[in-house]
Amino acid sequence: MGKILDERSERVLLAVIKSYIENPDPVGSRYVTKKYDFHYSPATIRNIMADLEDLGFLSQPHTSAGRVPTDKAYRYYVENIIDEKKDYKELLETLYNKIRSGVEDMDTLLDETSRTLSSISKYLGLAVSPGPEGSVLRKIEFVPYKDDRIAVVILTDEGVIRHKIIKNELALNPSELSRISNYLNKEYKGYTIKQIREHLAEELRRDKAMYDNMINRSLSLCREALYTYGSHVFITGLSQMLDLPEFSDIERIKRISKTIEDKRAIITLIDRIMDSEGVQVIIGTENPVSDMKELSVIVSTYKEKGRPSGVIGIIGPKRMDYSTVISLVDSASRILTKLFEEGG
Amino acid sequence: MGKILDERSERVLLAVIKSYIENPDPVGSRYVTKKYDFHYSPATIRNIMADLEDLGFLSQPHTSAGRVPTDKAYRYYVENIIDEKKDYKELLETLYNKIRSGVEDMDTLLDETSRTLSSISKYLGLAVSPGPEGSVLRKIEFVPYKDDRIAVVILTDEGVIRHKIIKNELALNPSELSRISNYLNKEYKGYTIKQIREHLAEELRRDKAMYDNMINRSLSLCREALYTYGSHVFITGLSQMLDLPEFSDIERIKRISKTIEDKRAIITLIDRIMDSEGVQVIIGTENPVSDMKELSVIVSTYKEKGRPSGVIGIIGPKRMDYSTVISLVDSASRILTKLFEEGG
DNA sequence: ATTAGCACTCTCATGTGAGGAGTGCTAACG
DNA sequence: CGTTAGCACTCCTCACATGAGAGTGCTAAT
Repeated sequence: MGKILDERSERVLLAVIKSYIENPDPVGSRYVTKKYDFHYSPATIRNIMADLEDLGFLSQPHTSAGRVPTDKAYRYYVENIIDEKKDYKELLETLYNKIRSGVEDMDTLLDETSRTLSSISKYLGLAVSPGPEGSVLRKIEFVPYKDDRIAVVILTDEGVIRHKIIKNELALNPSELSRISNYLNKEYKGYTIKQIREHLAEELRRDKAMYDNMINRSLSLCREALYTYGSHVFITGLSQMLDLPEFSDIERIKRISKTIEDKRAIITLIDRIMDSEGVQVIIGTENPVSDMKELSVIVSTYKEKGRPSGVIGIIGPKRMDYSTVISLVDSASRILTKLFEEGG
Repeated sequence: MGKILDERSERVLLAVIKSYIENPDPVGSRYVTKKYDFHYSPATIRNIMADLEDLGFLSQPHTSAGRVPTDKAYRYYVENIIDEKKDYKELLETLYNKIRSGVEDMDTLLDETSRTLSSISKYLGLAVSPGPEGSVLRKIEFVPYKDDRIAVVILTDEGVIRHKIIKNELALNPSELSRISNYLNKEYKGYTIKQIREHLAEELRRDKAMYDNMINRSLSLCREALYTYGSHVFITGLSQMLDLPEFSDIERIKRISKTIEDKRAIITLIDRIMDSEGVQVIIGTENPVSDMKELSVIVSTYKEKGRPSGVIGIIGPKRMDYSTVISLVDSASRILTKLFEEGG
């Protein structure tokens, strides 16, 4: 959407949006003139607002109420008006130190990040760990557990640790397991989980004949180990966000808590985003997830070795402080990316 | 609280409670006579209800409304009236199969259990993994990770797997790490995490002098590895529970979502419970956690080797179907316990 | 001891009307 | 011609009143 509004209309639109973000009441013409110091009369502003309504930027809850920004208005705002980049020095420090000192694994770190984002923004913090495409295997270990069980531990370059218990159906003994570990590490280190899965599928199809040799055992064990590997989703801060006045509607709260519980919807949403660079803004009805059409989502990928691996972001009401939130998410993703550069 | 009510009063109390559980409207005398087929007139019932109110079992929202059961009434109900034990065959099967086939680790299993409890009861499902006192070390492994990092993997008899990344400050090489793993496994297998922690603290205090021998390295590494070991709490099903009419109050919803987010409060609550046998019922104000005073909590410990290790349960409104929920929680905890018996 | 009768209380839904905020339109103004 | 004052109009909100209904407590009769 280009910058199709003239200077004056844009200023009015901006005033309405800012006012509405500050306080979710429909904005009247008189209020705009006073609060934002226009040298026009309310009548003039009314004309402009009527035009903006015709263009689809504003709407009225009812005839004699003020105006409210539409999704289109927020979109315009985000694309054409926002400029100021706030810098989150303290955030940077907090997160940065947390990790450098604590030496946590990826999931803990992401949970922490989500909480930080939430507590600063007062909205929902979101963090998604790298999925199979974004996770590069560093090490896989098979540890004998109970009699017929094996614990598999998977370590990735990104710092994700995953574990799983699988059955020891072939009754492999510890030294065999250790040999398998070695073999797989040598063979697959440096490949993404997805690549490995695909390669495994192919190998296993080809070598079906020689069922019980060591390589084949390794491969099928590995396949089972990687089978459930997927993104983890961290969403935090619901109780805090409920303090906002727009969440005095119970049906809305229900929809939101449903959204939070349905991690799969989030993951499919995130998958669409992984291709694009930088901070992404999804406003209201732009969101394919139906229960999120009254929310806005600000996300950004964080990178490992220049390749986007996971996503962090903020979920809040459409009426959110976009400029702050956008730079917040941007800062946070840069911090994570930077951490990987030096920590890797 | 003994059975201090006469037969007739008890029947009336039961009627009020049942009616209120079905439908959260104050219960009137006329309604009781009709619905529950008493051969007394409303006036008589009124007298009885007035007595019950004097005794603290019922209360009136306002003068000319019907009566509502108090916490004391629910308590009496739970202790003296409930008898029917429902059997959750299907639940048993579902959970049972899930585990036997899937071979999951404890945390996954508990999350699953919590979800199952929630989806059957329509309330919140709760599950808490064994804490340091209830977890018996089966195996601890140190896996070299990145240059200066070690991944620690802890396996317990209960099926809990935990991992953690720690710094390799002493620059131990792989074979040293493996020696340390072996040493610790030999030394500490079969002890609870708590016991090990205590023993470590003592050992390290005593051997402070000989700082850099192998044993001491092992011990301090181990201490760091076990430092963060704690219970995990799984609470699920909020959006579902919000459908109940009593949660049309937003302040209440906020309190509940705060409760869910504050895992520590839950853990301290659970700690108090671990000592007791069987299903425990905490009704409303009996709960020390202030944000849970309008809820009831039904919990039971599950056991491993006859020793209670963790807790599962259901959190719901005080007006809950106690008899169903109690037997549900009871069944579930038996299933888990049974699984450990054979699976261990 | 139980019950019918009755006055009383309180809530809740409904309706009404004043007040207010904001609009759109028109006509006048610079 | 853009801008503005004026004004009628719309619609929401809130306070208040009102009546129906549900349920009570009390008393007197059974």
